[in-house]
Amino acid sequence: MPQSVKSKETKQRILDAAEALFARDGFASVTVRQIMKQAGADVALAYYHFESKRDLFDAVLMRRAETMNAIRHAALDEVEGRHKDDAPTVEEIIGAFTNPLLDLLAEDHEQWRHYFALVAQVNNSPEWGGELMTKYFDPLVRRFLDALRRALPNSSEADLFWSYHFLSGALTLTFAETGRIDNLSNGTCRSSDMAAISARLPAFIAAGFERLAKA
Amino acid sequence: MPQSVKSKETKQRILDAAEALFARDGFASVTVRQIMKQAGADVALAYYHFESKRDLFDAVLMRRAETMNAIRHAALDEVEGRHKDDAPTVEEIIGAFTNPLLDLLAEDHEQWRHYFALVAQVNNSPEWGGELMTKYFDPLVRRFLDALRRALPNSSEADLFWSYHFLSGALTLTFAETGRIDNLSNGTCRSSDMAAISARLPAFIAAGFERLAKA
DNA sequence: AGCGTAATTCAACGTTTGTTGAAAGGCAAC
DNA sequence: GTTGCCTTTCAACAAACGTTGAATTACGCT
Repeated sequence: MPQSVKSKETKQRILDAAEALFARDGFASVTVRQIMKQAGADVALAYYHFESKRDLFDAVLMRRAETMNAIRHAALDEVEGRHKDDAPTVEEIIGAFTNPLLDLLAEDHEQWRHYFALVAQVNNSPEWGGELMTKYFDPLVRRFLDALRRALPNSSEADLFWSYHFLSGALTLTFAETGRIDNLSNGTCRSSDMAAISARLPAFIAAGFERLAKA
Repeated sequence: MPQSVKSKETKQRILDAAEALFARDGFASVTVRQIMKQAGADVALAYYHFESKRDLFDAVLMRRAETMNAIRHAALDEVEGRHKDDAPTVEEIIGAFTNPLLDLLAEDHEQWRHYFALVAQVNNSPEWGGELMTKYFDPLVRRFLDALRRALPNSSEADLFWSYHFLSGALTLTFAETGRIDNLSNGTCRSSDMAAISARLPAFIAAGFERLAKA
Protein backbone atom coordinates (compact mmCIF):
# COMPACT_ATOMS: atom_id res chain seq x y z
CA MET A 1 0.00 0.00 0.00
CA PRO A 2 1.93 2.99 -1.16
CA GLN A 3 -0.25 5.69 0.27
CA SER A 4 -3.49 5.96 2.15
CA VAL A 5 -6.13 8.59 1.59
CA LYS A 6 -5.59 10.08 5.00
CA SER A 7 -1.87 10.52 4.46
CA LYS A 8 -2.42 12.25 1.16
CA GLU A 9 -4.65 14.69 2.91
CA THR A 10 -2.07 15.60 5.49
CA LYS A 11 0.62 15.78 2.85
CA GLN A 12 -1.49 18.37 1.08
CA ARG A 13 -2.06 20.20 4.32
CA ILE A 14 1.68 20.38 4.85
CA LEU A 15 2.17 21.67 1.33
CA ASP A 16 -0.57 24.25 1.82
CA ALA A 17 0.97 25.54 5.02
CA ALA A 18 4.46 25.61 3.54
CA GLU A 19 3.20 27.40 0.47
CA ALA A 20 1.56 30.15 2.48
CA LEU A 21 4.48 30.66 4.81
CA PHE A 22 7.24 30.45 2.20
CA ALA A 23 5.34 32.95 0.07
CA ARG A 24 5.09 35.46 2.88
CA ASP A 25 8.48 35.12 4.56
CA GLY A 26 10.81 33.34 2.16
CA PHE A 27 12.57 30.01 2.42
CA ALA A 28 15.07 30.79 5.14
CA SER A 29 12.78 32.79 7.41
CA VAL A 30 10.27 30.01 7.76
CA THR A 31 10.90 27.20 10.20
CA VAL A 32 9.76 23.64 9.74
CA ARG A 33 8.11 23.83 13.14
CA GLN A 34 6.08 26.85 12.01
CA ILE A 35 4.91 24.98 8.94
CA MET A 36 3.88 21.89 10.85
CA LYS A 37 2.14 23.91 13.51
CA GLN A 38 0.05 25.65 10.85
CA ALA A 39 -0.58 22.27 9.21
CA GLY A 40 -1.67 20.85 12.54
CA ALA A 41 0.78 17.98 12.47
CA ASP A 42 3.88 16.81 14.23
CA VAL A 43 7.28 18.17 13.22
CA ALA A 44 8.68 14.78 12.37
CA LEU A 45 5.94 14.23 9.81
CA ALA A 46 7.57 16.74 7.56
CA TYR A 47 10.55 14.42 7.30
CA TYR A 48 8.40 11.38 6.79
CA HIS A 49 6.63 12.87 3.79
CA PHE A 50 9.58 14.86 2.45
CA GLU A 51 13.30 14.31 2.61
CA SER A 52 14.29 17.71 3.88
CA LYS A 53 13.15 21.30 4.22
CA ARG A 54 14.63 22.09 0.85
CA ASP A 55 12.86 19.11 -0.66
CA LEU A 56 9.57 20.34 0.78
CA PHE A 57 10.19 23.72 -0.81
CA ASP A 58 10.77 22.13 -4.20
CA ALA A 59 7.64 20.05 -3.79
CA VAL A 60 5.63 23.21 -3.15
CA LEU A 61 6.88 24.70 -6.38
CA MET A 62 6.33 21.54 -8.36
CA ARG A 63 2.80 20.88 -7.20
CA ARG A 64 1.16 23.63 -9.23
CA ALA A 65 3.73 23.99 -11.98
CA GLU A 66 2.07 21.50 -14.31
CA THR A 67 -1.39 23.00 -13.92
CA MET A 68 0.06 26.44 -14.44
CA ASN A 69 1.75 25.36 -17.65
CA ALA A 70 -1.31 23.50 -18.86
CA ILE A 71 -3.73 26.40 -18.62
CA ARG A 72 -1.31 28.70 -20.43
CA HIS A 73 -0.73 26.20 -23.19
CA ALA A 74 -4.49 25.83 -23.51
CA ALA A 75 -4.92 29.59 -23.75
CA LEU A 76 -2.37 29.82 -26.54
CA ASP A 77 -3.99 26.83 -28.26
CA GLU A 78 -7.25 28.70 -28.22
CA VAL A 79 -5.74 31.88 -29.66
CA GLU A 80 -3.89 30.04 -32.40
CA GLY A 81 -6.98 27.99 -33.20
CA ARG A 82 -8.89 31.19 -33.76
CA HIS A 83 -6.34 32.27 -36.40
CA LYS A 84 -5.94 29.54 -38.98
CA ASP A 85 -4.35 31.64 -41.70
CA ASP A 86 -3.62 35.10 -40.32
CA ALA A 87 -1.36 35.57 -37.32
CA PRO A 88 -2.77 36.51 -33.92
CA THR A 89 -2.04 39.99 -32.69
CA VAL A 90 0.76 40.54 -30.21
CA GLU A 91 -1.75 41.61 -27.61
CA GLU A 92 -3.69 38.36 -28.01
CA ILE A 93 -0.53 36.33 -27.51
CA ILE A 94 0.54 38.27 -24.44
CA GLY A 95 -2.98 37.95 -23.11
CA ALA A 96 -2.77 34.18 -23.44
CA PHE A 97 0.43 34.31 -21.43
CA THR A 98 -0.85 36.50 -18.60
CA ASN A 99 -4.62 36.24 -18.37
CA PRO A 100 -4.95 32.60 -17.32
CA LEU A 101 -2.89 33.39 -14.25
CA LEU A 102 -4.58 36.70 -13.54
CA ASP A 103 -7.98 35.02 -13.85
CA LEU A 104 -6.95 32.44 -11.30
CA LEU A 105 -6.03 35.22 -8.88
CA ALA A 106 -9.20 37.14 -9.59
CA GLU A 107 -11.25 34.16 -8.53
CA ASP A 108 -9.83 34.67 -5.11
CA HIS A 109 -8.33 31.24 -4.60
CA GLU A 110 -6.06 32.02 -1.73
CA GLN A 111 -3.81 29.04 -2.42
CA TRP A 112 -2.96 30.20 -5.92
CA ARG A 113 -2.39 33.66 -4.53
CA HIS A 114 0.28 32.27 -2.23
CA TYR A 115 1.80 30.19 -4.97
CA PHE A 116 2.23 33.10 -7.34
CA ALA A 117 3.70 35.26 -4.63
CA LEU A 118 6.21 32.51 -4.03
CA VAL A 119 7.05 32.25 -7.71
CA ALA A 120 7.54 36.00 -7.76
CA GLN A 121 10.09 35.75 -5.00
CA VAL A 122 11.90 32.87 -6.64
CA ASN A 123 11.98 34.66 -9.97
CA ASN A 124 13.72 37.69 -8.46
CA SER A 125 16.18 35.74 -6.39
CA PRO A 126 19.71 35.50 -7.78
CA GLU A 127 19.99 32.15 -6.05
CA TRP A 128 17.09 30.45 -7.75
CA GLY A 129 15.85 32.83 -10.43
CA GLY A 130 18.12 31.57 -13.18
CA GLU A 131 17.98 27.84 -12.73
CA LEU A 132 14.58 27.04 -11.26
CA MET A 133 12.58 29.25 -13.59
CA THR A 134 14.38 27.83 -16.57
CA LYS A 135 13.68 24.31 -15.44
CA TYR A 136 9.96 24.77 -14.92
CA PHE A 137 8.89 27.25 -17.55
CA ASP A 138 11.30 27.22 -20.46
CA PRO A 139 9.33 25.10 -22.92
CA LEU A 140 6.23 27.19 -22.42
CA VAL A 141 8.10 30.47 -22.77
CA ARG A 142 9.82 29.29 -25.92
CA ARG A 143 6.47 28.47 -27.45
CA PHE A 144 5.19 31.96 -26.70
CA LEU A 145 8.34 33.46 -28.13
CA ASP A 146 7.79 31.44 -31.30
CA ALA A 147 4.28 32.85 -31.61
CA LEU A 148 5.58 36.36 -31.02
CA ARG A 149 8.32 35.88 -33.60
CA ARG A 150 5.67 35.07 -36.18
CA ALA A 151 3.59 38.07 -35.18
CA LEU A 152 6.62 40.36 -35.32
CA PRO A 153 8.75 39.09 -38.21
CA ASN A 154 10.84 42.26 -38.25
CA SER A 155 11.90 42.00 -34.65
CA SER A 156 15.46 41.00 -33.84
CA GLU A 157 16.11 38.07 -31.54
CA ALA A 158 17.62 40.29 -28.87
CA ASP A 159 14.63 42.63 -28.92
CA LEU A 160 12.30 39.67 -28.47
CA PHE A 161 14.21 38.31 -25.50
CA TRP A 162 14.55 41.66 -23.81
CA SER A 163 10.88 42.41 -24.36
CA TYR A 164 10.02 39.13 -22.71
CA HIS A 165 12.34 40.06 -19.85
CA PHE A 166 10.37 43.27 -19.27
CA LEU A 167 7.10 41.37 -19.47
CA SER A 168 8.35 38.84 -16.96
CA GLY A 169 9.35 41.60 -14.55
CA ALA A 170 6.03 43.40 -14.79
CA LEU A 171 4.07 40.20 -14.27
CA THR A 172 6.29 39.11 -11.42
CA LEU A 173 5.83 42.30 -9.45
CA THR A 174 2.11 41.95 -9.95
CA PHE A 175 2.21 38.50 -8.37
CA ALA A 176 4.13 39.75 -5.38
CA GLU A 177 1.15 41.90 -4.31
CA THR A 178 3.27 44.05 -2.07
CA GLY A 179 0.66 46.75 -1.61
CA ARG A 180 3.14 49.31 -2.89
CA ILE A 181 0.74 50.68 -5.50
CA ASP A 182 -1.95 50.98 -2.85
CA ASN A 183 0.27 53.35 -0.91
CA LEU A 184 1.52 55.20 -3.94
CA SER A 185 -1.93 55.82 -5.40
CA ASN A 186 -3.58 56.53 -2.06
CA GLY A 187 -6.04 53.72 -2.65
CA THR A 188 -6.93 54.52 -6.25
CA CYS A 189 -5.32 51.24 -7.30
CA ARG A 190 -5.11 48.00 -5.36
CA SER A 191 -2.44 45.33 -5.72
CA SER A 192 -5.09 42.66 -5.59
CA ASP A 193 -7.25 44.11 -8.37
CA MET A 194 -6.49 41.56 -11.07
CA ALA A 195 -9.28 42.82 -13.32
CA ALA A 196 -7.58 46.20 -13.50
CA ILE A 197 -4.35 44.48 -14.44
CA SER A 198 -5.64 42.15 -17.10
CA ALA A 199 -7.37 45.15 -18.65
CA ARG A 200 -4.00 46.90 -18.98
CA LEU A 201 -0.99 44.60 -18.88
CA PRO A 202 -1.39 42.88 -22.29
CA ALA A 203 -1.95 46.18 -24.09
CA PHE A 204 0.92 47.85 -22.26
CA ILE A 205 3.37 45.05 -23.00
CA ALA A 206 2.22 44.55 -26.59
CA ALA A 207 2.94 48.21 -27.25
CA GLY A 208 6.46 47.70 -25.97
CA PHE A 209 7.07 44.63 -28.13
CA GLU A 210 5.79 46.44 -31.19
CA ARG A 211 7.84 49.58 -30.62
CA LEU A 212 11.09 47.66 -30.24
CA ALA A 213 10.29 45.59 -33.32
CA LYS A 214 9.82 48.75 -35.37
CA ALA A 215 13.06 50.52 -34.37
CA MET B 1 35.42 62.12 20.12
CA PRO B 2 32.35 60.76 18.47
CA GLN B 3 34.03 58.59 15.88
CA SER B 4 37.57 57.87 14.76
CA VAL B 5 38.71 57.44 11.18
CA LYS B 6 39.59 53.83 11.71
CA SER B 7 36.19 52.94 13.11
CA LYS B 8 34.42 54.58 10.19
CA GLU B 9 36.45 52.42 7.87
CA THR B 10 35.49 49.20 9.56
CA LYS B 11 31.88 50.31 9.74
CA GLN B 12 31.94 50.71 5.98
CA ARG B 13 33.61 47.33 5.58
CA ILE B 14 30.83 45.77 7.61
CA LEU B 15 28.23 47.50 5.46
CA ASP B 16 29.98 46.37 2.28
CA ALA B 17 30.07 42.76 3.41
CA ALA B 18 26.46 42.84 4.58
CA GLU B 19 25.36 44.43 1.32
CA ALA B 20 26.99 41.74 -0.79
CA LEU B 21 25.72 38.85 1.29
CA PHE B 22 22.19 40.15 1.83
CA ALA B 23 21.90 40.81 -1.90
CA ARG B 24 22.89 37.28 -2.79
CA ASP B 25 21.15 35.24 -0.10
CA GLY B 26 18.49 37.44 1.48
CA PHE B 27 18.14 38.74 5.00
CA ALA B 28 17.34 35.53 6.81
CA SER B 29 19.82 33.28 5.04
CA VAL B 30 22.79 35.39 5.98
CA THR B 31 24.31 35.02 9.41
CA VAL B 32 25.97 37.82 11.33
CA ARG B 33 29.05 35.65 11.69
CA GLN B 34 29.27 35.29 7.91
CA ILE B 35 29.12 39.02 7.47
CA MET B 36 31.77 39.74 10.04
CA LYS B 37 34.06 37.06 8.69
CA GLN B 38 33.86 38.61 5.22
CA ALA B 39 34.42 42.02 6.78
CA GLY B 40 37.43 40.68 8.65
CA ALA B 41 36.18 41.74 12.07
CA ASP B 42 34.92 40.21 15.26
CA VAL B 43 31.27 39.20 15.56
CA ALA B 44 30.61 41.46 18.50
CA LEU B 45 31.65 44.48 16.50
CA ALA B 46 28.48 44.24 14.50
CA TYR B 47 26.55 44.96 17.68
CA TYR B 48 28.85 47.79 18.66
CA HIS B 49 28.31 49.64 15.40
CA PHE B 50 24.70 48.62 14.90
CA GLU B 51 21.95 47.76 17.30
CA SER B 52 20.86 44.48 15.75
CA LYS B 53 20.99 42.41 12.58
CA ARG B 54 17.82 44.07 11.40
CA ASP B 55 19.28 47.49 12.14
CA LEU B 56 22.35 46.60 10.07
CA PHE B 57 20.08 45.61 7.21
CA ASP B 58 18.29 48.94 7.34
CA ALA B 59 21.60 50.76 7.44
CA VAL B 60 22.67 48.95 4.29
CA LEU B 61 19.55 50.14 2.50
CA MET B 62 19.82 53.68 3.80
CA ARG B 63 23.46 54.21 2.91
CA ARG B 64 22.98 54.55 -0.81
CA ALA B 65 19.35 55.66 -0.88
CA GLU B 66 20.15 59.36 -0.82
CA THR B 67 22.73 59.14 -3.60
CA MET B 68 20.32 57.06 -5.63
CA ASN B 69 17.59 59.64 -5.24
CA ALA B 70 19.94 62.54 -5.95
CA ILE B 71 21.18 61.28 -9.31
CA ARG B 72 17.65 60.57 -10.49
CA HIS B 73 16.44 64.00 -9.41
CA ALA B 74 19.39 65.51 -11.26
CA ALA B 75 18.56 63.55 -14.39
CA LEU B 76 14.99 64.79 -14.35
CA ASP B 77 16.22 68.34 -13.67
CA GLU B 78 18.36 68.08 -16.78
CA VAL B 79 15.50 66.82 -18.94
CA GLU B 80 13.10 69.47 -17.72
CA GLY B 81 15.78 72.16 -18.14
CA ARG B 82 16.11 71.17 -21.77
CA HIS B 83 12.39 71.80 -22.32
CA LYS B 84 11.49 75.28 -21.15
CA ASP B 85 8.21 75.59 -22.99
CA ASP B 86 7.37 72.28 -24.62
CA ALA B 87 6.93 69.12 -22.56
CA PRO B 88 9.59 66.39 -22.61
CA THR B 89 8.65 63.16 -24.33
CA VAL B 90 7.55 60.22 -22.26
CA GLU B 91 10.64 58.32 -23.30
CA GLU B 92 12.88 61.11 -22.05
CA ILE B 93 11.17 61.09 -18.67
CA ILE B 94 11.39 57.32 -18.33
CA GLY B 95 15.01 57.51 -19.39
CA ALA B 96 15.71 59.96 -16.59
CA PHE B 97 14.14 57.48 -14.19
CA THR B 98 16.05 54.41 -15.34
CA ASN B 99 19.29 55.42 -17.04
CA PRO B 100 21.11 56.94 -14.07
CA LEU B 101 20.85 53.59 -12.34
CA LEU B 102 21.66 51.53 -15.41
CA ASP B 103 24.70 53.73 -16.06
CA LEU B 104 25.93 53.07 -12.55
CA LEU B 105 25.67 49.34 -13.16
CA ALA B 106 27.30 49.61 -16.57
CA GLU B 107 30.36 51.19 -14.98
CA ASP B 108 30.84 47.92 -13.23
CA HIS B 109 30.89 49.19 -9.67
CA GLU B 110 30.35 45.96 -7.89
CA GLN B 111 29.01 47.61 -4.76
CA TRP B 112 26.16 49.28 -6.59
CA ARG B 113 25.48 46.01 -8.32
CA HIS B 114 24.94 44.37 -4.96
CA TYR B 115 22.85 47.24 -3.72
CA PHE B 116 20.45 47.15 -6.62
CA ALA B 117 20.09 43.39 -6.39
CA LEU B 118 19.15 43.91 -2.77
CA VAL B 119 16.62 46.59 -3.62
CA ALA B 120 15.13 44.23 -6.18
CA GLN B 121 14.61 41.59 -3.55
CA VAL B 122 13.09 44.06 -1.12
CA ASN B 123 10.77 45.44 -3.76
CA ASN B 124 9.32 42.02 -4.49
CA SER B 125 8.98 40.94 -0.90
CA PRO B 126 5.48 41.17 0.56
CA GLU B 127 7.10 41.80 3.91
CA TRP B 128 9.02 44.93 2.97
CA GLY B 129 7.94 45.84 -0.54
CA GLY B 130 5.03 48.00 0.48
CA GLU B 131 6.43 49.94 3.39
CA LEU B 132 10.15 50.27 2.81
CA MET B 133 9.92 51.24 -0.83
CA THR B 134 7.29 53.83 -0.03
CA LYS B 135 9.44 55.31 2.69
CA TYR B 136 12.58 55.66 0.59
CA PHE B 137 11.36 56.45 -2.90
CA ASP B 138 7.91 57.97 -2.77
CA PRO B 139 8.78 61.65 -3.22
CA LEU B 140 10.96 60.89 -6.22
CA VAL B 141 8.35 58.65 -7.82
CA ARG B 142 5.66 61.26 -7.33
CA ARG B 143 7.78 63.83 -9.09
CA PHE B 144 8.22 61.52 -12.06
CA LEU B 145 4.51 60.83 -12.11
CA ASP B 146 3.86 64.57 -12.19
CA ALA B 147 6.12 64.92 -15.20
CA LEU B 148 4.40 61.98 -16.92
CA ARG B 149 0.98 63.46 -16.17
CA ARG B 150 1.98 66.62 -18.01
CA ALA B 151 3.37 64.63 -20.93
CA LEU B 152 0.18 62.51 -21.13
CA PRO B 153 -2.68 64.85 -20.23
CA ASN B 154 -5.27 62.40 -21.53
CA SER B 155 -4.16 59.54 -19.30
CA SER B 156 -6.31 58.57 -16.37
CA GLU B 157 -4.82 58.41 -12.90
CA ALA B 158 -5.26 54.66 -12.68
CA ASP B 159 -3.53 54.13 -16.00
CA LEU B 160 -0.58 56.21 -14.84
CA PHE B 161 -0.19 54.29 -11.61
CA TRP B 162 -0.50 50.90 -13.26
CA SER B 163 1.93 51.88 -15.97
CA TYR B 164 4.39 52.88 -13.29
CA HIS B 165 3.78 49.54 -11.61
CA PHE B 166 4.77 47.70 -14.80
CA LEU B 167 7.83 49.92 -15.18
CA SER B 168 8.84 49.20 -11.63
CA GLY B 169 8.54 45.47 -12.17
CA ALA B 170 10.58 45.49 -15.37
CA LEU B 171 13.32 47.58 -13.78
CA THR B 172 13.34 45.47 -10.66
CA LEU B 173 13.85 42.20 -12.49
CA THR B 174 16.69 43.84 -14.38
CA PHE B 175 18.41 44.68 -11.12
CA ALA B 176 18.08 41.15 -9.84
CA GLU B 177 20.42 39.91 -12.59
CA THR B 178 19.29 36.35 -12.17
CA GLY B 179 20.88 35.11 -15.37
CA ARG B 180 17.51 33.85 -16.51
CA ILE B 181 17.67 35.65 -19.85
CA ASP B 182 21.14 34.24 -20.43
CA ASN B 183 19.71 30.74 -20.24
CA LEU B 184 16.59 31.54 -22.19
CA SER B 185 18.42 33.24 -25.05
CA ASN B 186 21.32 30.76 -25.09
CA GLY B 187 23.76 33.58 -24.52
CA THR B 188 22.36 36.04 -27.04
CA CYS B 189 21.43 38.35 -24.16
CA ARG B 190 23.21 38.79 -20.86
CA SER B 191 21.59 39.90 -17.58
CA SER B 192 24.56 42.15 -16.93
CA ASP B 193 24.44 43.97 -20.26
CA MET B 194 23.10 47.32 -19.06
CA ALA B 195 23.83 49.01 -22.37
CA ALA B 196 21.42 46.64 -24.10
CA ILE B 197 18.81 47.48 -21.49
CA SER B 198 19.10 51.25 -21.50
CA ALA B 199 18.83 51.07 -25.28
CA ARG B 200 15.47 49.32 -24.95
CA LEU B 201 13.75 49.79 -21.60
CA PRO B 202 12.77 53.49 -21.90
CA ALA B 203 11.34 53.02 -25.41
CA PHE B 204 9.52 49.83 -24.41
CA ILE B 205 7.97 51.39 -21.34
CA ALA B 206 7.16 54.68 -23.02
CA ALA B 207 5.20 52.80 -25.66
CA GLY B 208 3.17 51.15 -22.91
CA PHE B 209 2.40 54.44 -21.16
CA GLU B 210 1.31 56.00 -24.42
CA ARG B 211 -0.89 53.12 -25.47
CA LEU B 212 -2.78 53.08 -22.19
CA ALA B 213 -3.18 56.86 -22.31
CA LYS B 214 -4.77 56.61 -25.73
CA ALA B 215 -7.31 53.90 -24.97
C1' DA C 1 -9.23 -11.74 14.80
C1' DG C 2 -4.64 -10.79 13.64
C1' DC C 3 -0.75 -9.75 10.79
C1' DG C 4 1.91 -6.13 8.21
C1' DT C 5 2.73 -1.95 6.69
C1' DA C 6 1.80 2.94 6.53
C1' DA C 7 1.12 7.03 9.36
C1' DT C 8 1.94 9.52 13.36
C1' DT C 9 3.92 10.76 17.87
C1' DC C 10 7.57 11.63 21.31
C1' DA C 11 11.78 12.92 22.85
C1' DA C 12 16.02 14.05 21.92
C1' DC C 13 20.68 14.96 19.24
C1' DG C 14 24.25 18.28 17.95
C1' DT C 15 24.79 22.74 15.75
C1' DT C 16 24.04 27.26 14.87
C1' DT C 17 21.59 31.31 15.74
C1' DG C 18 21.34 36.43 17.48
C1' DT C 19 23.03 38.74 21.15
C1' DT C 20 25.65 40.35 25.42
C1' DG C 21 29.01 41.59 29.45
C1' DA C 22 33.31 42.03 30.80
C1' DA C 23 37.94 42.58 29.72
C1' DA C 24 41.79 44.11 26.68
C1' DG C 25 43.92 47.37 23.35
C1' DG C 26 44.69 51.89 21.11
C1' DC C 27 45.17 56.64 20.92
C1' DA C 28 44.58 61.73 22.09
C1' DA C 29 44.79 65.19 25.88
C1' DC C 30 46.75 66.99 29.89
C1' DG D 1 52.73 58.82 31.95
C1' DT D 2 48.57 58.41 33.39
C1' DT D 3 43.67 59.41 32.67
C1' DG D 4 39.62 58.68 29.79
C1' DC D 5 37.11 57.32 25.93
C1' DC D 6 36.59 54.85 21.66
C1' DT D 7 37.30 50.53 19.51
C1' DT D 8 38.07 45.72 19.42
C1' DT D 9 38.42 41.01 21.35
C1' DC D 10 37.04 36.89 23.94
C1' DA D 11 33.98 33.79 25.78
C1' DA D 12 29.74 32.62 26.68
C1' DC D 13 24.50 32.62 27.04
C1' DA D 14 19.77 30.82 26.14
C1' DA D 15 16.90 29.83 22.40
C1' DA D 16 15.79 27.89 18.19
C1' DC D 17 17.29 25.39 14.27
C1' DG D 18 17.05 21.03 10.98
C1' DT D 19 16.96 16.39 11.56
C1' DT D 20 16.56 11.51 13.37
C1' DG D 21 15.45 6.81 15.70
C1' DA D 22 12.58 4.41 18.31
C1' DA D 23 8.08 3.75 20.00
C1' DT D 24 3.05 4.06 19.17
C1' DT D 25 -1.20 4.14 16.76
C1' DA D 26 -4.29 3.38 12.67
C1' DC D 27 -5.83 0.68 9.09
C1' DG D 28 -6.35 -2.52 4.87
C1' DC D 29 -5.86 -7.46 3.85
C1' DT D 30 -6.64 -12.39 4.51
